[in-house]
Amino acid sequence: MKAQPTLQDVANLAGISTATVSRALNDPDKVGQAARDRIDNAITILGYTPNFGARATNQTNTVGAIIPTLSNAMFASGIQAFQEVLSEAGITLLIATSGYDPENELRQIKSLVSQGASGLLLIGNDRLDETRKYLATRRTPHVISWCYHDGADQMFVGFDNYAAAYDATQRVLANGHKRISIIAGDCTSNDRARARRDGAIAAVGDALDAQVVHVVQAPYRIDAGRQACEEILNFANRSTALICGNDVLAAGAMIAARGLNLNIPDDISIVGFDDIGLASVVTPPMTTVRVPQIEMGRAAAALLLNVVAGKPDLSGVRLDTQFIERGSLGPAPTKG
Amino acid sequence: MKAQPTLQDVANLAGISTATVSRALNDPDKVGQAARDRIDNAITILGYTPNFGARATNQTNTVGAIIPTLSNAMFASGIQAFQEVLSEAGITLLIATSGYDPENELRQIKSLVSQGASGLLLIGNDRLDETRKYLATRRTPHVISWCYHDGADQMFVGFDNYAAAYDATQRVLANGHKRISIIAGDCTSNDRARARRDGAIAAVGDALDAQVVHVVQAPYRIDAGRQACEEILNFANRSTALICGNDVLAAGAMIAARGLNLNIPDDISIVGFDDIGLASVVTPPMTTVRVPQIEMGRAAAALLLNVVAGKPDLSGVRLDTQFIERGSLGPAPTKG
DNA sequence: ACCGGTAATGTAAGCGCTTACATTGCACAA
DNA sequence: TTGTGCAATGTAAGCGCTTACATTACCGGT
Repeated sequence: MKAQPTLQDVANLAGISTATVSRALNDPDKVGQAARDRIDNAITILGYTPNFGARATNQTNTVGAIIPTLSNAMFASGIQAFQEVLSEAGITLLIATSGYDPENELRQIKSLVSQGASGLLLIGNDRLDETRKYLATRRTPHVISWCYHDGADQMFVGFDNYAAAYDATQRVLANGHKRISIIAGDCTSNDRARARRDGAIAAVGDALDAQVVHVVQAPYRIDAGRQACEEILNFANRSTALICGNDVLAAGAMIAARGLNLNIPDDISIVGFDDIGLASVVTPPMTTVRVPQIEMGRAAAALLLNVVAGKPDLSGVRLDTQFIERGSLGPAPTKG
Repeated sequence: MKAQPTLQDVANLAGISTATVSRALNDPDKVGQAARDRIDNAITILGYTPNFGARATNQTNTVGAIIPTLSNAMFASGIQAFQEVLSEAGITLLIATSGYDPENELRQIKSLVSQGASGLLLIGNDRLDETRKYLATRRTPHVISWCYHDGADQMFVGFDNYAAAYDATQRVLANGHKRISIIAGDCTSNDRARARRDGAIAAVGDALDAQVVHVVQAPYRIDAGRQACEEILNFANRSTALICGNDVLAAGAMIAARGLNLNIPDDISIVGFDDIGLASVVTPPMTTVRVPQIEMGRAAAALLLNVVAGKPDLSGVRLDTQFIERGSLGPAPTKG
């Protein structure tokens, strides 16, 4: 297998020095028309593409994003927006997934840095001390998203999961629900899941006459949500409302409820989180919390671009979530 | 801003030559214990991470994937599987999106190659001649997925969209439907969408007594599917079955049908494609074609790994789709 | 005819890393 | 004691690219 064509090959073919070829690529104005033509020609003949790794200056035009998973729509449009902004700025996005595993996250971070990422998008704030230290000693620019904390030394572009869950739960309480259960996401190494769960619990706790009946954790999969819901609903003196860690879980819960011949929302109300496409399509449409994914992705990109460019903007961005009330939330059933 | 630490820095701190440090990193057995300790120490102090771009040998441990979009679940689990296999083999995945635009695809390909990708995963077979030529002259290993063609000079790991759509349509016909409409995806630069549409049309054509009433195209978005469906259903002598280019479109169609007070499947049957998570959650559950995403991702990774390793395996892999019959497909309504 | 200026190009050093080859030092057999 | 062999380390060239610093050639002005 012949090696990839190099700058040298192009220069040889064009009968010109490598310096001129390099200039033709990076700053065409500095090169005469004749040379430029010969070079362009040589490039297409050879199918040459510069090898950025080899560039002397260490400016890489690349940033990385490490997200927990590609598998559900949770991050999709945010990342999409992130990448669009970067793309307009001419920089390439490298994506890796951690599978919600902090060890793996660190590995992926190193991998992307090795690959030349000069900035990083990270999700959430749960990570190894080692990771923090690594990021700090290298001074790797990074922004943390999908969550928000004040006055930290980190840059956040996100929203307050706790507050959003608290608020959503209050809306549920306002519908007269007294017995509420929670299907949280897997809270291990996941500050967002934890914050959502805790926000919901706190809201119920702050209400005088309501109680949290069950709190279970389940990975973000439909079948897991379904199973969790079945467990919860199999008790006498059933909960009348379910707060779920995300829409996927809630969708599973809806299936389970239907399987038990419960009407949503007459017998049981179900609330999700994220407002992914699915939420508005199920029957009844799902009440959920809309996360400003696209804005978040854009803002994160803008911020990261700045930081990488050496304009440290430590402000961070806090975005609002929005409670979306749809058919899956209704008044608490009157004692029947 | 201090520059990133280099191998040289580590060597200096450890009081050792760069060669030994490099060896310690790549082949620890070749280095004595004492030296190794000093090096490890220096590395953590400095937060050093190798810069792979600079490696002399051009072996990059990186492959790229260019997919149309991250925004819907269509590619999510396939890519996830793809990346998991790569990850086990110690190689990093770079992802970029093309937005279904061939020009952009070429740009992204070049970008990833520049970034050091030594192999590529591409979706579908519609692309610029220029892109083909580029790939060919560079001999860039690439596998094409989400579709399948025989006897080509390309490596495919995918399934036959045409056949799958043909088959699904036959199932619909078997339910007695005579007037069938099609909501295809946007077929511009999208051979998969085209194949699905054409497969459906052909199946209806091959049936003696059935006809295709409408064929419309819509981008893969719920609202677009909804709107397309509304258009189609507003005609007298309505279609009794809708074949949709994917599940997202079908979900939109279901909303539209409900909006017109039509019962699914009593008044109208709706069939999707892809079997994304959403399909089993809607009401009624959606009949669709399951695409072997995970298998496909895995197989593509395995194949690509081989090819990159210089074992050209030109066989390709053809996977089967599966028709998943659920509640959204029913017998054609008797003339009412 | 001569000069200075400028645009186009070339030369070569250097970026961070790997690796073939050379060197060192030490344990062991004789 | 001497030599051998091998493990550990160092030296330096080279990977594909950029760029500071020459060098060249040609322009118009005098």
